[in-house]
Amino acid sequence: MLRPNLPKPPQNPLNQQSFEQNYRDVCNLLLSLTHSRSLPKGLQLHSHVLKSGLQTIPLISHHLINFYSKNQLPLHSRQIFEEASRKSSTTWSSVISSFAQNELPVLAIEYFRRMLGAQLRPDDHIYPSVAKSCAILNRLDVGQSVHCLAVKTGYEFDVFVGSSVVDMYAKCGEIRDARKVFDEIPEKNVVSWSGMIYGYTQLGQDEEALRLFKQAMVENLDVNDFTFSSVIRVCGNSTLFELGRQIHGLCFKTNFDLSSFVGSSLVSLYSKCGVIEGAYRVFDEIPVKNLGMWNAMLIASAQHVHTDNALDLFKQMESAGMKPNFITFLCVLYACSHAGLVEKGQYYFSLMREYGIEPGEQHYATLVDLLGRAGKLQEAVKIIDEMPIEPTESIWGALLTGCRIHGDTELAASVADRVFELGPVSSGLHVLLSNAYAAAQRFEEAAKVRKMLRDRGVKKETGLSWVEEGNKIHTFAAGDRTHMRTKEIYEKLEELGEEMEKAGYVADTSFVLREVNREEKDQTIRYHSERLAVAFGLITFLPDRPIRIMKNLRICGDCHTAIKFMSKCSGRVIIVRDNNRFHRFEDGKCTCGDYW
DNA sequence: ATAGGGTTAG
Repeated sequence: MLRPNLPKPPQNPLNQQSFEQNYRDVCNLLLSLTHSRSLPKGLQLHSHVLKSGLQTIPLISHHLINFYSKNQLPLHSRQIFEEASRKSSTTWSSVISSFAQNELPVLAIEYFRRMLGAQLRPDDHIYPSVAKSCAILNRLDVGQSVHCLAVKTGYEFDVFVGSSVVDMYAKCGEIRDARKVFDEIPEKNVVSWSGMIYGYTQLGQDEEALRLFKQAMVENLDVNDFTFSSVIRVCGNSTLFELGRQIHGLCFKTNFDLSSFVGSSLVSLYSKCGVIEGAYRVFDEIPVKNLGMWNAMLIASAQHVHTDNALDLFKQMESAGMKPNFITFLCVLYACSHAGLVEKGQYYFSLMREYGIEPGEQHYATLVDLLGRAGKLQEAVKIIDEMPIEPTESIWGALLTGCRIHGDTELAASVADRVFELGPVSSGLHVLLSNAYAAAQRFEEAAKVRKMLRDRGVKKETGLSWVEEGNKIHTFAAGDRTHMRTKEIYEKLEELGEEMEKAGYVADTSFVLREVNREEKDQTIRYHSERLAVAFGLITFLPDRPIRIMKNLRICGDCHTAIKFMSKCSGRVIIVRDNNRFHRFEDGKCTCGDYW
């Protein structure tokens, strides 16, 4: 264990009287230094404390423990704790909190056990730190026994203890227990509510999160930036633009829109809903931008293929002295990958190391994707062979996609062989593997892979497109005839189809995967979900409003061409989000430059 | 006299 470098105790402590004189001043000074996190001054004061022998006073040692905790030096806290002659429950509480706050949850729990072993009764101040440590470690078992102990010692209804236990259960995936504890807190406050709402969002229970938020609004309860950032994230994930905008309005009224946390959620909301201008506006208005804020804006510009902006943002970050983290680099690599910038991507990839960040699985996957799409398949293979981590499914998937685009059937098949040696794979990769064998004319293996898929009962995800209209969401599947305005939608497609053909559009049926005859192919492709959604948008929205469509899968090549013609013939702006980026169609062109 | 709970970005 690392020994923190603390000042040595004095040889001759001063007399009793200066103890008393010093005592109050030192206390107040320590408190204010803790508040302002002024480390050098605190270290000076600490050595003064030792010279005058004040460290024997419990209150002083508590203050010192907290001072070092706030300055992220938990091992200094620990040493003061160990050297303290009398250890009250406050002393234990302070040191355990220092561990919990400073990424030493294992030590926090270890000291908690030691404290119980010393026959000390834990008080209400200690439980939150211990519950937090269990949450960080995802140790439901320990968390449950801590909760039990809190009940036994009569603190289960304390709002601090309760809120931290709610958070612990939510983070350990036991949302029902979290809710039970939440419901039983008699005087819930904004932290209890936010914690519960956040818990639901963590587990993807978006509706429940929104319901709780609505209840808080209806009951006129306190909410704050934590609450807002959680619910805005829900809106972003489900692309509920109208609701998100209304909640943005509420943030504005309450001034929480200036918080960086709320700001990053808002940027992500606007971006995910296809309104990139809104994202920039929010970003510009946040006075103090933290790392999350920069990353949110970076990923937004990457998704919308505003590549120059993205790379410029990165430069601005560097000159503002903001240290990029692994997410920042992921965003920048996405930006390069979406624009096919191979050299730039490689440059940023190597820049990571200079910042002391070890590339993770996702960074490698993006790099392999970038190289693969650019046709540099051998370089991609080299990356995979030489990287220090085990290749994941997304990394293999990226390589297979590259092989498919550049028609390297041999490499694809050999990759498939390699992947199968590693054991069972997910359904998404199965499809790629089966296609790889089929393309290499190895039909037996292809059939075998398809059979494996069938045996496991995995179905391909149904392609869906959806459009928001006010507070309503209209969803379409391919060939869908269930929508109320089906007749008008198909008529619009007919009418548009004629214009498109006059403008030079020819359907490319090679994108239909199923084995059907040619005429049928033509029919299927004409009514892909995104086209129905575009037609709905054309007959629903006023001409100057862009039509925004969300899609769960990648757009097929022919629909991409078709929508270009649709934008030209209708004179409308059409924005389509597929599974990982945005396409903005205008006047017969798409922002992706046909690279996606 | 003193200590404690929840967050953003993929």
